[in-house]
Amino acid sequence: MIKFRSKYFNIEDTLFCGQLFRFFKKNDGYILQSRNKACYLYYEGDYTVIESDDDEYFYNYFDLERDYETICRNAVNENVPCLTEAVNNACGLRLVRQDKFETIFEFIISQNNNIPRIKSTIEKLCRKVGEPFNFKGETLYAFPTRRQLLTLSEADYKQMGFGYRGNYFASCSEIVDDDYIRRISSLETEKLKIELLKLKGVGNKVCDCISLFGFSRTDSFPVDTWVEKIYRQDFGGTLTDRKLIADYFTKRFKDNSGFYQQYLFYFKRGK
DNA sequence: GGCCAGGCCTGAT
DNA sequence: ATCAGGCATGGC
Repeated sequence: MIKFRSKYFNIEDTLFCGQLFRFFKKNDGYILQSRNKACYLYYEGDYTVIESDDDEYFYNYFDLERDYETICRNAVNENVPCLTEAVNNACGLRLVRQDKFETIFEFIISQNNNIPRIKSTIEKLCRKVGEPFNFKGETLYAFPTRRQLLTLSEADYKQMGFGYRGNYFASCSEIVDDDYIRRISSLETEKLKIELLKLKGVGNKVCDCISLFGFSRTDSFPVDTWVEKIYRQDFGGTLTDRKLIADYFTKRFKDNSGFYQQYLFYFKRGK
């Protein structure tokens, strides 16, 4: 069990900000899954409690070592009204360190899709071939291993409602294994992205999400439809190419890019 | 019922 | 290098 008190950790903001998809409400808290692990989050008075079978994993997962007070202060010091508002809206949002394998596949599902449907598609996949296990009286299903993904064909994915993304899953599961992950993990961000972009179904935006949420490359600024709106409406931007918009933000915000992006995205999309 | 969603791939210039 | 056009499906 992990128990602490911090203004800079809010369960709802961290879960609902759009970076992760596998969680649900249970009693007064939430069960969250990451690959084949799970934890139960809730408040106890002023304290946040995280119960799991692997404290070390979730301590790292929730990025509890990092000083978010400084990040928030730096964001406010940028003197961008929208960013200040976004930070004040959710200063307890934390960028989690998700499982790399899972993140690659989950964000392939995310493209041109909405969050409720992303969640249900992932859940369907896990129930279909993921390993069941018990946690707090619930039967949960792990995110499939590569071997389990390979038991499914493109047609199987489409039958599960993947749409055209079924093709991407079939292709990527041929390539992405533990060795692949290990190999690209050691690359610097630019080279990492070049590798990820070779995967079918991974374009700039999905690549940036994988880099940020899976590989903790916080000098990434994913630009989707919402962020593009923010760029135009709140930053007065005129570029239309999303790749160039991402370049603009990462040059401006550097290693804080990913944090600021999440505050902004969550604020714009609405709680 | 039409528009949109944490976009990407392909083929034509 | 750039840019339409097409793409599966469900939420709202």
